[in-house]
Amino acid sequence: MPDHSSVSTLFSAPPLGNTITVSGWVRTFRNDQFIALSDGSTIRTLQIVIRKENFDDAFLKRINTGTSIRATGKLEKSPGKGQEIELITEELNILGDCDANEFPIQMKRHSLEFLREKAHLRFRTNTFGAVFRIRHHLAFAIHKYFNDHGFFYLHAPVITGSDAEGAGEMFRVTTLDLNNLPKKEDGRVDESLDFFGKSTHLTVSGQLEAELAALALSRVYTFGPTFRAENSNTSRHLAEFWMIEPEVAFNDLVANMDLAEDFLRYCISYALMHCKEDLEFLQEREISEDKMKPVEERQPLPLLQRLQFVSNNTFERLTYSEAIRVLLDSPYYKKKKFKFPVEWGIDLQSEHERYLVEKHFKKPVILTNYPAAIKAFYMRLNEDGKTVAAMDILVPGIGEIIGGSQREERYDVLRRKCQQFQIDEESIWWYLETRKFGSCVHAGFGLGFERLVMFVTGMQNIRDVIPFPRTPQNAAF
RNA sequence: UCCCUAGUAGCUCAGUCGGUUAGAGCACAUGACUGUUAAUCAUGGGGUCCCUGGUUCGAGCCCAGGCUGGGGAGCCA
Repeated sequence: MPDHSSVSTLFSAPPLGNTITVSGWVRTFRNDQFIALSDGSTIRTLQIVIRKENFDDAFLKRINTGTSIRATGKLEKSPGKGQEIELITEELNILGDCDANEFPIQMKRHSLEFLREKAHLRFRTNTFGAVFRIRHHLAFAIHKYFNDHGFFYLHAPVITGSDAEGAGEMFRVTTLDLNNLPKKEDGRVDESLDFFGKSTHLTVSGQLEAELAALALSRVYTFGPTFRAENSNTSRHLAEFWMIEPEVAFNDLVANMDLAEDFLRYCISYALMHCKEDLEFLQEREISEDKMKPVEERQPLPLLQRLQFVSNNTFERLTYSEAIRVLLDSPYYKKKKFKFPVEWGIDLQSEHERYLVEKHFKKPVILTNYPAAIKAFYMRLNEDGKTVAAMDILVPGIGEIIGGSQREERYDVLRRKCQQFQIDEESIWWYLETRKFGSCVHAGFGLGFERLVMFVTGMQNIRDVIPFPRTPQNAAF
């Protein structure tokens, strides 16, 4: 058991009059008398009151922003205005000095770009403390939701031998000496000498493996790291991110949408219930940031209201074909405000998705039944022969947060799709076999965890919702 | 990868038409004050104006190339 109390427990049930010990880091030291102490357990700081005559000047000078200290004393009701309780110090120890001339985190507003370069220290700010506490609660909510709904947590492999997943460029995994590669007679690298005896990569999706398990355990989900070697330089992409992929036997597209919507709304209401103080802080932060932006770039609703709106309202559902019709009928289209053309068969551009979500429906939208040609080979072909049973969930500010589909369970149709997409059947023989032996209707989707954290925290850059972001040309820390 | 944009003190930023010694707030140091809320007040130290080259009597400012950050697009989650 720790020999000190966490700040969050002191606030939730203050043991007034008791002698307690707290440990943490100094946020500010005011008036040579008041320390605002943070231990990260909550966004709140505990006020530590010291009598300066009990300490010499040299000791007091060591109490700076960032210094780690331990204090023991009586917890009392505070006579001052800004806080309800405070600790009247009887004993104060400095655990770790912090040179104020060198410590880059100050008790003032820093830019997120600056803090990104100090990722090892940015946890010590209010903003990142709040973001990472919320990130934890969302991860926990995801496991809780699936556990409560009869799902089994499946650990899909991180190293994969299949290269047919078609979800983007992959990172190669090898133990071969890159400066001295073994070559075959034809001059190509002899992969049979590599660790696994074949070429291997980091996973870009656990979906195919999740399908295999779902066709026995019925309801499974994965939640793990995912890697894409795309040269994507945007505020919404990472080379390493975390993805949640539920897969459910006997679910069709409608059941899949019902699950995805219920799940998303649950996660958001869980955050509202368990992260209120952190969300309120981020909301205030967003409001003050918005004041410096032009009106049209500001958030239409404060953060908490946005989240409440999503958790309380059903999502708009419409087919791809209906969405094209909405776009063609829109004043934006008629005024030629779209840069890209709109016609049936195109892949919707960001500007089209944003129009539907932010201008037209003003709520999360589920688009279904996309043209087969612009979606993955494993999505179930509809009766019309032109579209597949796909669904994308789009949310304001982020765009696509979930992509999923009913899977093609018909052996012959799936083999035909493999041919059309030029996928070597041999490389996914195990996937095809599940369609041969007791195949059934099933469906699933993928949720980008960081995009969910972005939506809930209101953070605008995905690099600020993962502790140490990996992006092209950057794997610092 | 493409388009746009920015880089001035530890941080956030101002710097007029190309002109003498480059400024402010915060932070830091010294002192005053002592129930403060990013404490306050006074004084002080602190600069490779991103780099390289060019134009000019003279460049933080203009031009060319590069580096780094940010925004947007594509790819997607």
